[in-house]
Amino acid sequence: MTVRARFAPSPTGLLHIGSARTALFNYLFARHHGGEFLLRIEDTDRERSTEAATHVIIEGLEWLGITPDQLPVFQSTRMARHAEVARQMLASGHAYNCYCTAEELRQMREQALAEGRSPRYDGRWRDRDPAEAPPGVAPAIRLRAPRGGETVVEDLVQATVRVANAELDDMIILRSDGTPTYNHSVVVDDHDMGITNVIRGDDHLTNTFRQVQIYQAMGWELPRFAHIPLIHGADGAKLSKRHGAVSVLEFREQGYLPEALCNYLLRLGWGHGDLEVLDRDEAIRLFDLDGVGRAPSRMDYAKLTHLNGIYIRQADDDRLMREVLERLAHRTDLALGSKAAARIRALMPELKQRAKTLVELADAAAFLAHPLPLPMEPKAAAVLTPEARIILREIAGALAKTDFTPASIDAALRDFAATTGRKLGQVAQPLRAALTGSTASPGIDATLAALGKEEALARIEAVT
RNA sequence: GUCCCGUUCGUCUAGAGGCCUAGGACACCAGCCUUUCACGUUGGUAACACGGGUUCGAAUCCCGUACGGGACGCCA
Repeated sequence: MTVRARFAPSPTGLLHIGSARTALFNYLFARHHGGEFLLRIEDTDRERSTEAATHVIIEGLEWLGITPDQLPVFQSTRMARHAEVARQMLASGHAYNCYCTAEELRQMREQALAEGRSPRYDGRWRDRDPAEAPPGVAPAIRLRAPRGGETVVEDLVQATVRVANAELDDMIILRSDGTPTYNHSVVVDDHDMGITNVIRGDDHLTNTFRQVQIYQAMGWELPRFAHIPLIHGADGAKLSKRHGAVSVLEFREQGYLPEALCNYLLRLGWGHGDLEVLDRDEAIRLFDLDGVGRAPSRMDYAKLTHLNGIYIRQADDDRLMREVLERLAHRTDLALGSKAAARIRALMPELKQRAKTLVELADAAAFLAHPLPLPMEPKAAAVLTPEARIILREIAGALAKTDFTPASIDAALRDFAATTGRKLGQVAQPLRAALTGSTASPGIDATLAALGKEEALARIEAVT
């Protein structure tokens, strides 16, 4: 049978990093098995669902390169079907009408908790004569769940998980206003969409027992389930804002490359020997559920950042150029003309060796676009001693005679250092300060060459 | 409270009874490279939660304990 997996987020705000990993695993699983990957937006809660949130999800997935094979299914469009199935279950005796009020249920829960019991519906309408129904009260439809025995889930990650049916109550599948509940619509949709593998967060594991009961009541074939552990923050608690970025689009803003984020997310909770860095094709080739761990893992921003550095170094210069220009565009202190752009482009092969995020890359490139006078970092200003300025004037003369290729610059600098009896560092650091306003930059010959003779000499002139 | 799940270096993981004096990666520390900063490279610190079994032999199997997480809505 052809594999069909799906990612089914509810559009209630942002695309969480944990959800993104769930989506990635579903995508990789489907691709690995030559199957299909679908997207279903679970927007049945009209109070919380917004169109903007749906866009955030789609945009986030697109950025990560996790693209569904079909147009997304909106769960809200399928509510009539969900109700239809609920009524079928009513007709077949697998469900019944419950006339309890919200207040009645609240009391039931409180009393159970007070008595140290599990807060469950007591089944008071399960076998009651519908003729006793209070007038004017619209009933909710409840699943007539099996009372004895147990429900078993053969989970591809968690192995066999079982629970006594006595632990489960008769859950509502259709609300009194005729709308379906989550567990019900998920089952109906997964069945109707022909989903073969349900891969989702661990937090759904206990829902699965109830969902299995619906499959059984309808006589539908069960999909294979796989519950992957959640991602936690560095302190082991549920990942939230206070741990740092959690929204996928936030990572984009902070200068992470989608392939780095995917690589990191893949290795979080999944392993394949000693492999750390693997691209999309390799991930598809190697990914399977048996490599997924069972314990929750903690988000480690340092490791993500390290991976990001690797991907930035590998990235295409023109692509990085676009990213940097975009990030520098809002800076009013820069003069981002074609000359500046050309300088950045020229130095990009050097710059990208040193940046771990696109934000760092843009910052490191900014000096190339800065009009004179250059702002000086305190450390750089300290380098420009009176003696250093004298050296700079002499070097400027030597440099002016070269054709300004990195090789000729390097030769001129070395020659100057040798003939004046100085170390290269004594020559390079004042130059770096004058040229960049900083004490850290790419190699001085490449920096000079990228700046061009005219600009470079002007910058030296400006400080001497 | 009840039910379900989990537990290998600080973190992510390798490990399917002997290959483990437990391997890799990030982070950290020290050295090398070097015109700065990175990169790279060499080395180092650092873990099988605890207690019982089973076995000739257990990180690996079983049972408890502790700790952690998840779920218990007419939310999804």
